[in-house]
Amino acid sequence: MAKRPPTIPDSELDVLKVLWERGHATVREALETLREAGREWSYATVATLLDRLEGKGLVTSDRRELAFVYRPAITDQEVRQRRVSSLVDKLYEGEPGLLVLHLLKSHPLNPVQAKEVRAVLDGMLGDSSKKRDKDR
Amino acid sequence: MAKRPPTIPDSELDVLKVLWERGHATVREALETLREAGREWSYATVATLLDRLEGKGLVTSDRRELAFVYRPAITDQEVRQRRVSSLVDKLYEGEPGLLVLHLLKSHPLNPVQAKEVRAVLDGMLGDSSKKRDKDR
DNA sequence: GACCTTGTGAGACAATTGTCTTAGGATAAA
DNA sequence: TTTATCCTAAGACAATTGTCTCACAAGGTC
Repeated sequence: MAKRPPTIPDSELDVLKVLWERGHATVREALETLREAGREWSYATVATLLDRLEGKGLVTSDRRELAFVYRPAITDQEVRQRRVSSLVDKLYEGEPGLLVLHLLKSHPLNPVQAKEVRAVLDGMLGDSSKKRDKDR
Repeated sequence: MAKRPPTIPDSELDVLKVLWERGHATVREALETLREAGREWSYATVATLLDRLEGKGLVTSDRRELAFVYRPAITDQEVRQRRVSSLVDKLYEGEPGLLVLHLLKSHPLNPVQAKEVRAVLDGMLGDSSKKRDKDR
C-alpha cells in the first residue's frame, strides 16, 4: 500500500524553490532569498515551512555549526511531474493531449518555443507518419 | 480590487463535474451520480459541498418542487483555465511553452493527438516561419 | 391525524495550511 | 561575565477542507 505522496502547499513550494535555486540554505538564508523575491515572511514562518517539508520527507537537514542546513530531497522535475499528472487526471480525463491542445489554444507560445515543440513532436511521430510529401 | 477567484478543492471539483455532465442536479441526484463514479459520500456531505460551491458563486440554486436544483455557474473551460494558469505561473515561470515541452517528454501522446497538436502549431506559426525549404 | 420519507439548516470536528509569538539554549562581543 | 545575537522548540490561532450528525420542516400514506 504505497501511501500517496504528500501534498505540497503553495507556501511550502515557495520555500522549496529557494532550495532548488541555491542547493541548500539555512532558515535565515532562505528567509533572505524569499524577502528579495517579495515574500514578507517572518523568520519563524520560514522555519515552520522548512520543518513541515522535512516532516513530509521533502527536504533533509543537517546541523552545521550553529544552524540547520536544509537541502531538497525531491527534485523540481518530480514536483512538476506530480502536479501535471494530477491536473491531467482531474481535469483532462487522464489525456495529456487534451491539456496540450488547451494550452496551445489559450496560452499562445512564442515562435521559438513553438518550433521547439514541433521539433519534439516530429521526433516523436517518426518519419513514416510525417506529411512531408515533398521529400519523397 | 478584484478579489482573487475562490479556490476549488478537489472534493468540490468532483461535485462540479457532475453538474457539468448533467447540466443540473439536486443533492440526491448528484449523490447518486457520485456513487456510481465510486465516491462513497453521505447525502449531507454532498449537500455541504454544493452549499460551499454556492457560497463561492460557482453554482446557483433554485428551488423547484421539493428540492433545490443546482446548476454550474462556471464552465469547465474556465476552471481548466485557472488551474493551468496557476500551474504555469507556479512551476513554469509563467512560460506555457515549458509546460508543453515537459508534457510531451513525460506524457507521450498517441499519434492521433500528436498530429492534431502539430496541426495547431503549424497554424500558429504561419507559413512564413516554417522550415519547409523545399517549397522555395 | 399519526407516520414515514425527503429535504434543509446548523453545526460539529479533525486535518491541513498560513502565520506568528514566546521561551530558552548557544555563541559572540564587550 | 554580562549582554546582545541568533537559533531551535513548542505551540498558538484562524481559515479552509473533508465528512458527518442531528433536529426539524414539508409532503405523502394509511
